[in-house]
Amino acid sequence: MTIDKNFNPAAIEAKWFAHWEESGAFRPERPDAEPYTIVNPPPNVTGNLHIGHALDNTLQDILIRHARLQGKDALWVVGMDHAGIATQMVVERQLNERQDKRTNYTREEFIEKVWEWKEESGGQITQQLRRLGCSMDWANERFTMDEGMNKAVLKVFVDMHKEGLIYRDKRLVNWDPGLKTAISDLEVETREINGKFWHFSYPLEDGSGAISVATTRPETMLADMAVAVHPKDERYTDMVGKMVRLPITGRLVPIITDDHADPELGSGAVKITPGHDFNDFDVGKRAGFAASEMLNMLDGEGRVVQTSDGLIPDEYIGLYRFGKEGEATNARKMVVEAIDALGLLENVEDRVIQTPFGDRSNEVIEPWLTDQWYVDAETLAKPAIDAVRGGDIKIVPKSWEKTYFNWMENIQPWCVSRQLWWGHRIPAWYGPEIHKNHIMKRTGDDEQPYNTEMNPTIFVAETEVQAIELASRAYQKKNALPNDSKVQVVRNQQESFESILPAIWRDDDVLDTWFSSALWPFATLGWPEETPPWNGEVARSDGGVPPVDRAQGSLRSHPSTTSGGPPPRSGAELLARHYPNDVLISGFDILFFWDARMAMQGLHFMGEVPWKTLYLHGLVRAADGSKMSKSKGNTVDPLGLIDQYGADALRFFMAAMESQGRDIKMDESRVEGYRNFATKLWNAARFAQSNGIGASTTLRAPEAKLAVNRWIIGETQTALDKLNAAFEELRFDGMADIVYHFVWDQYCDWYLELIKPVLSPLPFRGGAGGGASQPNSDSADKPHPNPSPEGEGLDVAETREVAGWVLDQILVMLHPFMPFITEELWHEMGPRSYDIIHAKWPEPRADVDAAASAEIEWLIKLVGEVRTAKNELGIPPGTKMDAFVRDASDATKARLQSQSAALARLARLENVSTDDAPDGGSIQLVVDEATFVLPLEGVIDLGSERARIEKAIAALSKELAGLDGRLGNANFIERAKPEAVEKARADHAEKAAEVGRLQAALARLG
RNA sequence: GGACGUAUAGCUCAGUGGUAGAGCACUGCAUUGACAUUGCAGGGGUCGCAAGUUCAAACCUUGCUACGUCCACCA
Repeated sequence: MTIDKNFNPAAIEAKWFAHWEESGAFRPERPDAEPYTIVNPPPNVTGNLHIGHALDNTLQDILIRHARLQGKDALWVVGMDHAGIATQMVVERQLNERQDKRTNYTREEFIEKVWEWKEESGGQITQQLRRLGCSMDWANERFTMDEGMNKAVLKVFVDMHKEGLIYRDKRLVNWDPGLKTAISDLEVETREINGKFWHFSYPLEDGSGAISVATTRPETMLADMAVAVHPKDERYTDMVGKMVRLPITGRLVPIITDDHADPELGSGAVKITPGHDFNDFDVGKRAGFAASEMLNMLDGEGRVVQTSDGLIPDEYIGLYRFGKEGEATNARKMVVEAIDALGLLENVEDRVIQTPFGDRSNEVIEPWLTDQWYVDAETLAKPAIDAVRGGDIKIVPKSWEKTYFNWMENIQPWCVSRQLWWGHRIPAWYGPEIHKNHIMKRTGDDEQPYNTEMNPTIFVAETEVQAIELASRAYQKKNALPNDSKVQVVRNQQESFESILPAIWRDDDVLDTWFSSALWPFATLGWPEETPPWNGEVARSDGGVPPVDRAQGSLRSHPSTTSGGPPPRSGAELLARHYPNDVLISGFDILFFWDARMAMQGLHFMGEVPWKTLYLHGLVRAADGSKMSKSKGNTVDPLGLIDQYGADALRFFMAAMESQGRDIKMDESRVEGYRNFATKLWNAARFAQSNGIGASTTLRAPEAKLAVNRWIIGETQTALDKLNAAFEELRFDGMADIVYHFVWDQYCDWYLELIKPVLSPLPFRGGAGGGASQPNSDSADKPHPNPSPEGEGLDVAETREVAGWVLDQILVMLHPFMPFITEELWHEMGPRSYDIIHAKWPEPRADVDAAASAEIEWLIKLVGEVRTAKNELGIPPGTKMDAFVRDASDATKARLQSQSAALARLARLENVSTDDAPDGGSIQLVVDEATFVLPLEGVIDLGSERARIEKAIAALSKELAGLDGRLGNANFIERAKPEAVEKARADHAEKAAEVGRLQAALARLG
């Protein structure tokens, strides 16, 4: 097999992903290996892959593939989120397009439509994640509304209700009039808008004057229940306790004192509308109003409704709060006009107002008094705070800890009920509160059905049958019903009306989507059941990892991969092995929404943290630094980038740019650069292949004799050590940087160049130089036969072995970042009995050979000096020159001997002689102790060479001056670390000597 | 009002006490044996400002400025 001349990412991506997935490669069974687990943040079923997913999932795949290569039992849980509001909106929008609407259907019918939509067009993102190369456990894909998740959700709700951690309460919620549901604090986004500040004059009832109040929400005055002033505000001392006659409604309300009133603001008096303002609600409670007494003047869509005291004039009923498109008038406008007409409008100021918006609907949030379900987050937060404080959860980067603590320590009750149809329906049933005589009476007559609004009794249970049992027991106990009365399943009031037992009916609301995703780290692993997976299928029945050849003690011998075959995957075992998860990768934007809630629920139900490390990454921003958004039209489609540059390039970009604690600015030229990097690797492999280099057979570094081979083995070990350290610290940018430079600079630019003279000692074109003659080959792709004499045969064999071994290490090290090209080249380089996805992470166990390193570094320096000098003197790079060396040590002489072929090839130094250089113009190069003299034979201007050397002397002198300054400072000598002083002295001596040699060279030039 | 982050080459970013690096861009040179999605060489930065600590500061401390983000009930 020959590697194609051109690297075509698209072809290999499709091929390898299909192969991996079909062969079950993403979930090798390694029951004896150390588990490693990541759960993927379930993307919305409505979602498409955006650039943020590309970052998030690339980072996870790097860790998972790395763990897999390390032989761990790596599990990456994947699934989708039902995304309550978003999904319901999508399906409703589709209905609207057909002049249809949700309310034309029953709840069951509508939900059926959502499921249909989900099956047909939902979850496109799962295909898109595959294009990115994500090695998730696709065979066990989950859904936050699948059967298993539903069981988990029900148990959690019921248990927490029993413990008092979930309760129902009537209070102000953030109500979204667009979506007509309550939402949580986190889903509210405060924005600044240009508004007004209206100053009203409220007349006192006794006619003794008026009190001035100011508001940004004039329409809410229809439900005002008080006017508050600060207790210490002496301006109003006399008025406190008096009554105000409100304009328009004529309602009589008291002037009260409350610390909330700010004497500095407006007149210092503030109108109090407990039913439509969070502050006023608290003031109202302090003033003694019960929640049930607080006046409500709006319906769920933000239209005026009559308050319970019936004081709002009819013409206001039905108007929107502050107008909707197409509305001629609205409550705000009418209220202001009416007050103005009464002469009670004092003035109107322009003012920037902090206004709450629903993050999905973009509607202004209305604080609204309703019954909702709440989670006692404060109680749950405590263990989650301790877990981070005590180090059971490590947050990376650490700077986010403070934000986490700040939020958790001030956490508010979490409103989890949503007035939607799509979601986990709340497992609560209601029954009317009734008494014995009431029942007796009802059993006989045919009165109206129960008033369900009246004090319902709540029964929380996992199933309706259980709820009925609870209800039955409760009523029997409370009402002393005869013990022989039968428990009947009653589904509606009419039915119960005919029975002795009361009807119960289920709560209409569903749970916040985040309620179920908070259980993701353990509910996806089988909790609360201990049986096989929910979907009833045995995980990946089509077989596991192909058998691997363990015979050779080589890369193939993967300790943790045994035979293929269907893996046992019991819930209990899964949970025990994979909980806690190892790391969670998440954007900081969902730290509160998701991460914190997983921490709380995991600790509560599992008694252990959900993950040991929480890694938070930033946002991917547009090239100009702005946030990407569909509405701005500045999004970058990751699939487009994959089409253009390949998935490997995009992934490498994400890794390279992921620096802890920082956002990523999109920079397409860097994606292109990493595509070029992939091409470079591709061509290096082609070169290797065409020179008879193939797959290695050993995990350990091969034995080598040649300095260049000993050097690259040491470099491989060094690069690997650095890479391992970067993985340890989750430094993705560091990982990418290390691999990139090792491959390109060390392996390609130097090593492959340096072994060319060994592998094919060709004569220079048209040159008279030695070397075995090699007939011009017509194909670069053919392996060159080794034409060398006997002794060189061993060198060639060794070099091929080392070059192939290093290339294999590169492919494995690079695989987590660039899975596709590495898998392709892995197989192209030779027959393999297993895929690179299951290879073993490098363990060269090689020592760095100091002597070999020194020799190659010397060689690199000398070659560099020659090239630079030629460049600066305008000598064509291909010009062959002879060299005469002065003051060379024996070691240098030996190196000149052993590296003569490399010097000839890379520096075009034909002969290096230790004889005295002939008189005349020459290039003078100082490398370490030796000076190399390259006669120019009048080719160039002596003045140029003189100038070049003077420039070098000047640069060195500047450094010397700095060192002189330090060494001349007594404080430095006395107080600096001895190593620093020693190093300064050594540097000084070395540079001084080099200046001396350059000056001598200059002198020789005459 | 709190909290956090960022400020380093033209651009995008690394660099956590010993006189600054990468990628892209730029300049010059190179074109039959891996690669122009290339090679070789080069130019380019008083590390936001100020003060302090230190023998020594891009790096530690404090203050300031600019930009960004999150949290918070200012009607």
